[in-house]
Amino acid sequence: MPRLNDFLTHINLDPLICYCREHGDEVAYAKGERLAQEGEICRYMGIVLKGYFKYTSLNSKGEECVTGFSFKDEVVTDYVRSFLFNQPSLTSIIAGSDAVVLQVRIADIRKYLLSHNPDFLAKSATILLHEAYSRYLSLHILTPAERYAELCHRYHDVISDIPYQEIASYLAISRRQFQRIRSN
Amino acid sequence: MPRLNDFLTHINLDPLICYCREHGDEVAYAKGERLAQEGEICRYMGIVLKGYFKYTSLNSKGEECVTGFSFKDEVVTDYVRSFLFNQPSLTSIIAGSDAVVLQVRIADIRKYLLSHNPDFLAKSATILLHEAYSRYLSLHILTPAERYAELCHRYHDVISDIPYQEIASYLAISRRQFQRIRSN
DNA sequence: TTGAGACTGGGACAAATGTCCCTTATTCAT
DNA sequence: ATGAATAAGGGACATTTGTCCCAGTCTCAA
Repeated sequence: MPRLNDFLTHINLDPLICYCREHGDEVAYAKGERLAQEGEICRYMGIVLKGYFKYTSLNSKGEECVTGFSFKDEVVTDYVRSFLFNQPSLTSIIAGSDAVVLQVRIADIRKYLLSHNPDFLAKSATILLHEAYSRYLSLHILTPAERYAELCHRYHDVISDIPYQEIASYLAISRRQFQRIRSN
Repeated sequence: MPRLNDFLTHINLDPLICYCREHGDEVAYAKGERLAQEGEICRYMGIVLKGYFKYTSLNSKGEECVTGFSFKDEVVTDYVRSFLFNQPSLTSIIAGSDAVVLQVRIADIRKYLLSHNPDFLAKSATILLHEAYSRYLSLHILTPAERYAELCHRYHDVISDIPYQEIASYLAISRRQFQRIRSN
């Protein structure tokens, strides 16, 4: 009978990365171009080769709030809604800089995974659940300053490439307030 | 374009519920008693038969912030960290009122599921990921007033049983500010 | 070189929010 | 009945945060 540790150790995102390496096309995105549009199903998944992407969602004032990033060597796509559920994306995915992505069509990679690695979709969700849950908690119980420290720690090597205004939006505070936090 | 409320999915956790119905013990919790303690692995899972539970996590001031609830007929446990990953809980689970739970040991139900329904853990994670992701987004892009409206809409039948101060904590605002929002 | 556009720091003020109170109502055990 | 504990409403004030600016820097294309 499988033990829990076995269940965990078999989960990682390598199958996505391998598939993209083998079948992906290098696609260039100019800063500001979109890989996904909020309200539409995202059709592509990729590995970031250069630059970075930001995930944004509209709030009730019509502003695009930054809710996440994908940096070099990370997967970029609307994983939850488009990839797993084949439903319209809740976020836009926008190139934060000129960027290059090794990308494949979601329809193709899904077909491939369903026939070669049918457990993958559900298992990948387990990892991402852990991640999403942590992010929800940190948004709930940490102050913006604490979350900024966390972000710097996690992404110390790329954080300097992101404009402060995008980090402020990610922290859910104004640019002005973020400036005050940094000057302490 | 889809609205956020559409993504508050109903979670189909039937296998858990069936197992608890068949093997569970009715356990009474006095208001304030804990089903899980932050920092320790939660050992029980149950169905709420009476009353409700609140999920809390400590912030850096040492205050217990409410991050979620389980109401009648819902599953109550530390699902992500303790049940799926067998790791210490990030939240305490506290009876918000005198409560009764039909509960089983996590070790038992997991053993049962792994042998009778091995896909269940990963599949349930897919659904919960959808939920956790929506919660993260709503915390990011909705105002406290909007999230209160969402909460009322989703839990209109039980919302009146929760003290306002707990709802305020769930919305991540002060009791005073919540009172101001309500008086509009 | 020059001007447009993007990004930043920070002043001044307004608005939102938190803190500290006090009062009232309710429940519950003694 | 009575006092303690719990929860709620809301006034007064301090603090935090947002908004609206403007000026300075940098990049880049004409």
